[in-house]
Amino acid sequence: MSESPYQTIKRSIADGIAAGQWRTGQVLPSEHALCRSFSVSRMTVNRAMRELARENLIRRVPGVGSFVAPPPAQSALLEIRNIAAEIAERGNTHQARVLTLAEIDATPEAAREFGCARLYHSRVLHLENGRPLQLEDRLVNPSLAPAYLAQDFTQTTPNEYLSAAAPIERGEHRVQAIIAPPSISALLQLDPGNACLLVIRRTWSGCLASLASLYHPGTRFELFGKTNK
Amino acid sequence: MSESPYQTIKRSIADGIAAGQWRTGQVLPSEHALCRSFSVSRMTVNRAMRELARENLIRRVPGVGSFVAPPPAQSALLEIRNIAAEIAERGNTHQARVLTLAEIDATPEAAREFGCARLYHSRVLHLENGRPLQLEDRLVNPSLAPAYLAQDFTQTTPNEYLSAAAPIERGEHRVQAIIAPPSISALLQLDPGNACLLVIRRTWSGCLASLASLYHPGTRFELFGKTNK
DNA sequence: GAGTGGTCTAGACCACTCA
DNA sequence: GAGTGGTCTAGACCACTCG
Repeated sequence: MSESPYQTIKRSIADGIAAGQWRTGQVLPSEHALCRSFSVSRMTVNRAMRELARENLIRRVPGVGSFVAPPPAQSALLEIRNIAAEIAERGNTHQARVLTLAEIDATPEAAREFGCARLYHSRVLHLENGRPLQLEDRLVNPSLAPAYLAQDFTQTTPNEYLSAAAPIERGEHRVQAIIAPPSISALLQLDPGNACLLVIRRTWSGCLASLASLYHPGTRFELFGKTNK
Repeated sequence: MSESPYQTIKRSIADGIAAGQWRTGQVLPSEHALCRSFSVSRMTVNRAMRELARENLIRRVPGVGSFVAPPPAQSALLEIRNIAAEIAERGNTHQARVLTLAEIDATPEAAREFGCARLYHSRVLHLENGRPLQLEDRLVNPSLAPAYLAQDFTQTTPNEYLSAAAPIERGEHRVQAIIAPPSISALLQLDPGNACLLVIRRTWSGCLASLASLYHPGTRFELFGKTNK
C-alpha cells in the first residue's frame, strides 16, 4: 500500500498546516518550488495543490500564490456524526468533560415522549483544541442503553455508545438560532448576547432512544451539508 | 468566459447522464475513446472523469471501465425548500417584497467563484401572514438565467425560476447562527441583539449557478430534517 | 518583466481484469 | 494479450498580478 507522489506532497503539506508549521494566510511555496523540492513534474504538484484547495485546506489565487486557508470548523448536516471523529478529521484534538451523568425522573412531557418514567441524563462539553465547541445535553431511554451510566464519556462519545448499543433506525433534527441562556454561554465561553446554534436531535431505535440538545457557539461553528440534485 | 476542454467533457457527460441518454450501470466510453472523440490528450479526459467520479456521477473500476452511478441513495439531507410552498403547506399566506433586482459588478471573490465579472443580484423579503420570515439575498450567474431580471418575484420565487431555467445538479449549504447586523434585523423585524439563522446555499448547474444568503429570525424559524438509517 | 496558478500535450509505465 | 483506469513526465501557452 505505497503512496503515490501526489499523495505524498498532499499529505506533507496538510500535515504542515495541521502542525501549525504554516499559519493561516501564509504563502505556501509555489508550484515550481515544490517541483524542485519533491523532484516531480509540475502536473504532479498541481494535482496535489488542486485537491488541497478543493478540500479547503488552502486557497489559491491565480497570478499571486497559494495560501493556508483559515480552519473551517464545520459539521456535516444530517449525518449523525461523531463530534470527536469530526474534530480528529480536521487534525485537531478533542477533549470531553462530563458535567452530569445520572438517572433522573422524567418530566411529564419527556415521560410521554419516551414512554418511561425514569431516564438517563448526561451533559458533556466537547472541546476542540481546548475551546468549547459543543455542549451536549442528552436524555436517554434506559431500556435501550442499560449500561449508559457506566460509560466513560471522556474516552468515547455518547453517540458512539448509543449507536453500538441500539442501532439507530431513524433520526430527526431541528436547527435553531438562539441567544444562549447565561448558564450555557458561560460553558461555551461565549460572550453574553452572542448567538448560539442549537441542534435538537431525536433518534429512534424501535422507540425513542435519545433526545439530544446540542449547543454550539455561533461564532465558531457551522453546519454543512451537500446534496446531489 | 469560455469553457476549458475538461469542463466541456465533464458537462457533456453529466448532461448525458442527466438526460437519461446513459442509464445507471451502463458503461461509458473509455478514456482513450473520449480522447479521440474530443481530440484532446488523455490527461484532459482523465481530469474530467476523475471529477465526475468525485461528484458521484460515475463510478470507475480500474481495469474494467467507467459506469454511470446510481442516483444518490440518501435523499436530500436537509431540504432547503421553496419557502412559498412551505408557508402554503402550513395554510398561511405568503407575500414577497422585492427590495433589489439588478445587474452588478462581481466582487473579485464572487467573480472567481462564479467565473464571471457581472452578476445578477436580488434581495427579496418573504413574509408569512405579514411577518418577515426570510430575507433572501442572492447572486445569480447571468449565463444560466438570462431572463432573471425580467421576473416578477412577487409572483414566483427566485428558487422556482432558477430550477426551471437551469436544473440544479448539486447543492451545498452552510448553516450559521449569527447576530444580525442592524440593517438585516430591521428588515426581519427582529429586536436588535436577537439571533438570526443564516443559511448560505450554493447551487451548481455545470458551474456555480447561484449563491444565496437566507436570513431568518431565530425566534420564529427553525430548520427541520429527517434521516432513515 | 518576472512570477504565479490554470490548463494542455503526447507520450509513458503500472496493476488490474477479462476473455 | 488486449483493454482499462491510475499515475507520471517534461515540456508548453495563457491570463493574471505586482513591482
